[in-house]
Amino acid sequence: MADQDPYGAIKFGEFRKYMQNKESKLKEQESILGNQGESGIIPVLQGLSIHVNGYTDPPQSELRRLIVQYGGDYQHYLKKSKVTHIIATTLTNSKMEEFRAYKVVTPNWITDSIQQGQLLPWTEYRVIQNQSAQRELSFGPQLTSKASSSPLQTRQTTPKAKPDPTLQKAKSLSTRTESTSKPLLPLPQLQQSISTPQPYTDISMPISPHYTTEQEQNQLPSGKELNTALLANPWNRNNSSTNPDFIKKYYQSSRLHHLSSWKAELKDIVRKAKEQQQESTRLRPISSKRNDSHRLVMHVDFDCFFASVGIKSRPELAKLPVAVSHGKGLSKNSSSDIASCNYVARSFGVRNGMHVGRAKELCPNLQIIPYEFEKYKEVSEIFYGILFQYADEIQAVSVDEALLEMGSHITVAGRNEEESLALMVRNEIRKKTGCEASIGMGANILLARLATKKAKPCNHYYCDPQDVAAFLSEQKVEDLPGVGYAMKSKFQDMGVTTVGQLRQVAKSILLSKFGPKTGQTLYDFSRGIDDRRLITKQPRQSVSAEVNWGVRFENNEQIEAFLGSLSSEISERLKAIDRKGKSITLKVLVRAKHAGEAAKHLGCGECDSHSKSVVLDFFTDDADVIAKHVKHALKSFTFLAVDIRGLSIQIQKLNNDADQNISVEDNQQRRLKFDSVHDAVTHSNQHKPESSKSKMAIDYEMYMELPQDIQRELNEEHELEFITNPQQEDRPTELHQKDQTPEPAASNENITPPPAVVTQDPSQFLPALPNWSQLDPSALLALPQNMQKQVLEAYKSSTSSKHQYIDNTTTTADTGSKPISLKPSLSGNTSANGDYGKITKSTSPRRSKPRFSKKKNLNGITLTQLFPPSPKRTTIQNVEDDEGALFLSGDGNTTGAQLMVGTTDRYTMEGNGLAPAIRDLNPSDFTLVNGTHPKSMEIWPQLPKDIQQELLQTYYQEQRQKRIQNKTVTDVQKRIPSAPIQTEPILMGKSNLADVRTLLSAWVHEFSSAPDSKDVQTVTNYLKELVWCKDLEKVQLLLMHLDRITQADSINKTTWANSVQGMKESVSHEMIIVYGAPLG
DNA sequence: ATCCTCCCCTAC
DNA sequence: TAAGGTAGGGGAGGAT
Ligand SMILES: Nc1ccn([C@H]2C[C@H](O)[C@@H](COP(=O)(O)OP(=O)(O)OP(=O)(O)O)O2)c(=O)n1
Ligand SMILES: [Mg+2]
Repeated sequence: MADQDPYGAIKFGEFRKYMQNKESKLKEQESILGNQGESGIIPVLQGLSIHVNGYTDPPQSELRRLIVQYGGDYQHYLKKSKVTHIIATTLTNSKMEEFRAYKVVTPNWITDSIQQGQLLPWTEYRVIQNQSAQRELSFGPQLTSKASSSPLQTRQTTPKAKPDPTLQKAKSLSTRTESTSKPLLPLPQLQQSISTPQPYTDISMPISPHYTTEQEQNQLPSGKELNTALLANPWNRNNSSTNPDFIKKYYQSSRLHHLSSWKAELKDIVRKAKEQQQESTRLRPISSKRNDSHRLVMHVDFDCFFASVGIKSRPELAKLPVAVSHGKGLSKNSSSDIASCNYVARSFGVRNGMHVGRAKELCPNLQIIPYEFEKYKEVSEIFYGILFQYADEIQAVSVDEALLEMGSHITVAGRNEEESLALMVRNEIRKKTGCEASIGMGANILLARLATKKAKPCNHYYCDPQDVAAFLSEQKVEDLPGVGYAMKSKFQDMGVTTVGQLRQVAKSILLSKFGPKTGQTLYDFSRGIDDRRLITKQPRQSVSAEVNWGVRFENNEQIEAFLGSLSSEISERLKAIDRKGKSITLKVLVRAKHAGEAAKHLGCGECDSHSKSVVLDFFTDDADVIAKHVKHALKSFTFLAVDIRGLSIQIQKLNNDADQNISVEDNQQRRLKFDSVHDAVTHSNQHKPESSKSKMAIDYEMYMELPQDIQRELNEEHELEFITNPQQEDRPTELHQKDQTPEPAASNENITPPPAVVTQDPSQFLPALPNWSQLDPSALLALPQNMQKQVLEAYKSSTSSKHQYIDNTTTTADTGSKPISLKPSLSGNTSANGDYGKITKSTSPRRSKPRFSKKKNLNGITLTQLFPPSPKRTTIQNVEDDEGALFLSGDGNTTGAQLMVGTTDRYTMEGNGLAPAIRDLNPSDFTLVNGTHPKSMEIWPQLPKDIQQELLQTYYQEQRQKRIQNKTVTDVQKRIPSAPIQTEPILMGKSNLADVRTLLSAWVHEFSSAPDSKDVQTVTNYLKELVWCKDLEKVQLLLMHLDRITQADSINKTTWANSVQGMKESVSHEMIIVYGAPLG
């Protein structure tokens, strides 16, 4: 259209399509639900558009049913422009912030209205901040007093990952944001009208009634104004991304960058040392494999590392409060970060990561000392030198911190050997570095880390296995490693403060609230269980470079230039470690709509994060290649240049040595087959001096479809210019529909196409291809079919079939630049997070949605009408296929089968009251699905979407099962000849620890009154097998697990204790047979 | 179920 | 002024 923002247009179109698809899909489900309702109801909710957030008392699914039934519009997603009301039971601060502009009401508003047959005033049901959120308001003062009274607990405010309490307070009290509480720039509406159109001016806001009465949100800050003002200051300009030397200078001064690169180096050193050591000890049997009974993990960590090193050369400061920072704190409101402060300063409430200004408020006498990066590195080298002498294994955690396996140092238990060992290490560190380190020890990483916290400062602590329970119970949840700000908030919502309380939370709740892995980890941690080994040799999986400070652009050229520099930077980093990658990701931080100038000087402030990745067909470390792809990725976004606050590039899917070989071979093979083409291309360019590559415009999608060696050739021989087919970028005519995310109008600040926009003309592409005559037919034939087609089409397009070519790119582009990248903007997620004022927000855009069991997805649709079921299987067979068929043990005992029927029914009915009979509608029962791709079925196009989906899933599931079956069959076949290889014992098809645990939990839960003796026998046999396989650790862990889960309240403790005891005795007996010693 | 992408989170 | 980087675990939701 008239504007020059085709990129915006395409994005817009996709956005709409995406949401529309989504909506129609979900709406189908609704009409189903709605039709189920009786007639004669009063549509009290007519005209309302309601979104349900989080956990509600009548559960989400029930509310949804009611809303639809009573004429309301249920919104699965929080779509700003549409939603009129949000249902929620509680509101934490972050949600409060996010929902600022909506009517947030309790579920009772719905139920009461329905009951009374009329819509009641929503204001009566307004959700106000909950208690826990209120409490947080007083966090600041508390922090101060608490910290001063108990220095050992200082970790309770972990350095980073905490929002500035004061900031948080301001937000929740007055719904003011960073911008409004610190208005740097006056923003008269006058200027807005003069300046370019405001794409972010919010059209949706007025539609949704305000949560509060204030007007502020109508005057959103303008990115351009903010930026212009900031960059008008030459000081700022010189220190921002507009300066070409910026990146280098920035990284030189960034403590976090130093920290990260040091860590990478250390991990590398440790890895290499280990490799060498393994080399030299190859002949010796490796004994220290997995003997957890004597495991001793030591966690060593310098006290206030940067500060200690700095104080060493400034002894006069030792007794004063000291902090390391760039800012000298001259200006009284310095937003400079404190990297590290000594314990004197901490007694005032000062913390690592805090801004100097705030710290000075707490401690006016705070002494600021500068960074001395070289010194930190020197001390660190000495430190690791010491560790290498003691440790069986080392995991580098940081410059000043490491985890060690020290089991070999302990000969006899109970002789305090741990303490003297720690003392020895600490003394040596003190002597050789002049700094204090603290040490924590325990039987696993978790306990060691917790012990360090308890030990600090300047001490050590051994968490004796006997004391674990008591020691753990008193810990605060946020002291658990991995629990940071976000999880702490979640716990706060749940009313969980201590690890002891956490232990009382049912595992099912943890799993559903935190996900399978995290839930299990939390469950284990609260019991002192931590199976993780030290990570000592894991190779690097990604390399990235990011800058989220000082990023202020005026136009697109600056962005592209900056991405160029960043690409070079990352290319150098890749080369330095001699690795290449094939996945490139661009991440862009964009100023949140309502955010003004960042709290931190030149910081990114509150941002939305957007990323886009591309997977290449080849490995690369080439700066130009990387730059081209990230620049292209950038164009798939539509941000204003002035709103960009951070940029980063990540390279993933790195080659390891094996890959490199494979890929080289792979390439060579292909190259051989493609020799003639290759030669032709290279040859034709040989006349030209290397330096002046010919320019070539090429459609990006087209390029991506080319074989990898051709891509490489093109990159090496030409200066590529990616273009995009303008036809596919056309702005949809529905543009003016107002409920869409506002699009940037054309303006200088827009990410506009590259200066040289080349219209789609295949002839422009042709010069890159060899002449027809040079194309070796055998080479062409050697290519996979789809590539053949592409090559041929590339040639064809020069003459007749331009059409085809365009069509082709259009479709690939459609799927290639998916609307996924838009999610952040449409979810409208915006909230503060992280530490003192930084932040890329993160109110999770993904609310917990109803999780449908597979069967539930059928939602009452009568599949039978479409497909008469094949001869029905027996119930038991049917059930056998189910995941839940835990204890249908090999001998086919009936108790197991009974149990399973029950379980399945419940599973099926979960939450939606579907009749058990629906089990029989499991699509896998329909022969039509068997082996046939659903899409190849004639009836396919006529099926409702969710049925299609269902069939697809079933199909893929079947395929997978076949694959697995084939595999096991062949595996077995292979294995049989090679006789006596011990296979891993399996319990109901599961072998890994977590799975078996889950099985056991399900078992115990299912038979809470008493176990079936056959099941006990099955489990016992399994444990015995483990004993034979020398997997004693697993035996131990599983028995502990059984101990734990049979002590739950819902369990009949007597019968179960007996059974478990019996199992233990059997295992012990087996131990004596196998090893001559009983269970420890 | 498993894989992939786009996040979020955590730690130093 | 100020230098809010980064690797890796993991979850949600979609595609296959
Ligand atoms: N937000 C943070 C946290 C840490 N660091 C740097 C400075 C620290 O000295 C070093 C080590 O981090 P620690 O978490 O170990 O903190 P300290 O060593 O300073 O204190 P302590 O370990 O005694 O709690 O990392 C930083 O720059 N910024
Ligand atoms: Mg430390």
